[in-house]
Amino acid sequence: MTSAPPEVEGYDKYAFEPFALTADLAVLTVREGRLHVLLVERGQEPYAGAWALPGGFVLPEESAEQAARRELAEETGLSGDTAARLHLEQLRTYSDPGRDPRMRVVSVAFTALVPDLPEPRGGGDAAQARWLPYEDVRHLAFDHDRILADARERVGAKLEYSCLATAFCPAEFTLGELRQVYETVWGVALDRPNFRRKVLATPGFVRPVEGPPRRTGGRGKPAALYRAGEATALHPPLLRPEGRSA
Amino acid sequence: MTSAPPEVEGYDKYAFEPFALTADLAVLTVREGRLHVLLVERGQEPYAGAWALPGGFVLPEESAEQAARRELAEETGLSGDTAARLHLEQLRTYSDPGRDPRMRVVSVAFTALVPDLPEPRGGGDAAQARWLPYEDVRHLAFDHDRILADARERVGAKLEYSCLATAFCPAEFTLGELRQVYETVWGVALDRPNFRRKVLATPGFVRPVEGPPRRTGGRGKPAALYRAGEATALHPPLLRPEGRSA
DNA sequence: GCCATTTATAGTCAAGGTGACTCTTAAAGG
DNA sequence: CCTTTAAGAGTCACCTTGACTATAAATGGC
Repeated sequence: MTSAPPEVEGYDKYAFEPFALTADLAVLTVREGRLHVLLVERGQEPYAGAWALPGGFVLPEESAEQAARRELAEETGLSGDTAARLHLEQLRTYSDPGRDPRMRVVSVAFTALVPDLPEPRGGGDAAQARWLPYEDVRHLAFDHDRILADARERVGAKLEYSCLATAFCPAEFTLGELRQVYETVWGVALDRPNFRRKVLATPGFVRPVEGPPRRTGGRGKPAALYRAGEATALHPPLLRPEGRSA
Repeated sequence: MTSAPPEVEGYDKYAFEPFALTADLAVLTVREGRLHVLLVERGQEPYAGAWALPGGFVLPEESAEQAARRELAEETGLSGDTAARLHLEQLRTYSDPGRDPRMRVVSVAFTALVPDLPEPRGGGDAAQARWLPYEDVRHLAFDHDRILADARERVGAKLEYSCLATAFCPAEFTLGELRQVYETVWGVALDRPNFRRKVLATPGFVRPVEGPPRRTGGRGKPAALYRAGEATALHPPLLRPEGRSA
């Protein structure tokens, strides 16, 4: 129906049980071949002492995405400029009544993919912030377990048909590092030569770095360096071996 | 940051400028080879007289999805049971400050794909409801132009890697009707034999109807009837000819 | 210093999917 | 009765893909 409830129709904004809006973030990274999530320890009730996704209330003059960027910068110690440029994607909105015991809180969840960053300083308040391995994460506050699971599934699916994987890598990376992103998120081993062939055959996925400055330091033969290309979509997609999609 | 604004921290829910939450629906169908959208004419300010997506306020004890189903049933005259079973997908949340001149309204948008339904009766109030061709729709109320464009893009992308196209078809349909869904949404012509081969080669996409009851009434040779299968994902995907993805 | 190990990169080959196309069948319409 | 329209069967060349082999260039252990 198009009509507003009587309270709103009459513009009495305050007579109605109010909603609060939060922005929560599933910030993912790949560290030592494992998927990690940025979590904060709650300093106050409800769920004091529990781990939770970083996030907070959307202020009256902000959009949910602006709030997410602001919270992300505050939590991770990223410069506001870095946070402003970050790839941030709206995941889903969680609106079940009762998901927050205090009042009706609706959360717009975002996903961010970042390269391996230094350990975050805790946020402004008492809460500490840490990277934790995805597999070890359990019993987050509120419905954040569900949000995190949704984020992981979405990211896994997006790797198939977008160039998003480069967001997990630093500015310059090797194809081996890029491949490890896929292997970590999907939890499968990929054939090295085939992966290479596929990535290089997709125009705009990666761009070779000028001159042959190669990265050494690992075990084997030094690898050529690449930067993320200008493409965002992957046609045709890079499908998971026995994959499923959402 | 994890701490709530002071007003909420102290549990004074009413001291804060309140948010209102709405659920809006982009209900799409294919009619006479064209994509159509279900729209309502607004009966009251703001945007009185303008066309808008159906939708309305989320009630205190509802989730956004429950509100969307309720609104859909009210608007289209569908039975509540039909609406409850309908494929409803959360699209995105729109939270820009100022998107509603009355107050801070955050909208959770949903997409619904339905078969060609009878013309809807108007909703409970004075507003009329109608199917309008997607191409003719312009200048919707609020930011609904943007929501509708996002919905179309999402649906186009989802047809590639999901079995969603059957949602546009009645319970029993021909492969020609299914193909027309793709052609209409993507705006391209598909090769008939190739489309047929691809759909039938995907396990669980469609199931033939028992016995050879064939549909006549159109021009050419009668076609076999199918029902939607149990599969939801399409592996490998059915890619648009020169497609792009989101 | 030598060798096993590890990783990058080049290349091969067969199977399967895809796009373009042809042909036949079965209805409707004038 | 003949044209038109669409369903459905089938063909064929090309390209992608997965599986696999081979070589190059680094590290680490001995």
